[in-house]
Amino acid sequence: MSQRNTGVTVQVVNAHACPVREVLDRVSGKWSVQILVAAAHGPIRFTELERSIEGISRRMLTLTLRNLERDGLVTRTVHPTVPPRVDYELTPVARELHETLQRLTDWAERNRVYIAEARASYDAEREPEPA
Amino acid sequence: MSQRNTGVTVQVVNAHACPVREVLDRVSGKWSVQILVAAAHGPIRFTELERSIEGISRRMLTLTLRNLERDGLVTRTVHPTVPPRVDYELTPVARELHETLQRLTDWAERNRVYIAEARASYDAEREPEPA
DNA sequence: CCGCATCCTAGTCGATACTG
DNA sequence: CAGTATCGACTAGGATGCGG
Repeated sequence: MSQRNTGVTVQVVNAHACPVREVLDRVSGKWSVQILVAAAHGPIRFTELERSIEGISRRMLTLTLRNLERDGLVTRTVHPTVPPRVDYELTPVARELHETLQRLTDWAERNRVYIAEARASYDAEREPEPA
Repeated sequence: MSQRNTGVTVQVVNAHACPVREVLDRVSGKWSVQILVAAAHGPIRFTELERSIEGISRRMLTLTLRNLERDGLVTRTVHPTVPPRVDYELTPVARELHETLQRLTDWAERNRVYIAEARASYDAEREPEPA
């Protein structure tokens, strides 16, 4: 696993509608993944999400939920009661996604120390005198 | 798989240094993943990367490569020849990441139609008259 | 060939205040 | 409770030009 590329037959990864970009667009955004994680254990209310995800604003929670709903990753159920109650729940497709995201998280856990050290040594070499 | 959250014991997913965010910060950015994919088959030169990834600017290629290098995901090898030649290669840690990213891509492929349809019907319900 | 510096725009996100 | 509306800060990223 280290054979050289020829330099002539380098494959174009972004041909027209790259699936890599598609998935990232779905998952990108500061809060999408955390919402998916928080909702993974069953239906959850708006305010519960707001409390679960530290630092999120009402605005961003709403916006991100709308996008996830639009992509068919969460369902929104309004209960016509007073006070109002809205439940959000992952769709089966989103549950699949959550599984693979779990693997990504595992990777992060396994290698967080390695990465932190890599950063530290990289920075150390370039900025010996900070002040 | 659908038991209700209690509303009292909702777990906080963003405790202090959420690993979810850590991995996303590493992978986010418009070009990181595509670079990792393009470099997955072995050492690759700067210009080869530039040609492989359609639409990327010199600036972003350089910046993103620097960040990946900083995080210990790619190595940068300068050959002191003329004209200069610089090879980039994935580290073992990045190869692991690439495998899990592959699963994400697979998910995107499997569900791209579902998502496209979800979007279409969502938009159709909210904007019956575009003009 | 490889890369950095500069300028500038467009999108993203947070704070705040107001509604059904 | 569950949003919406408005503003303003910040930043990622594109364009361009120079340099080793």
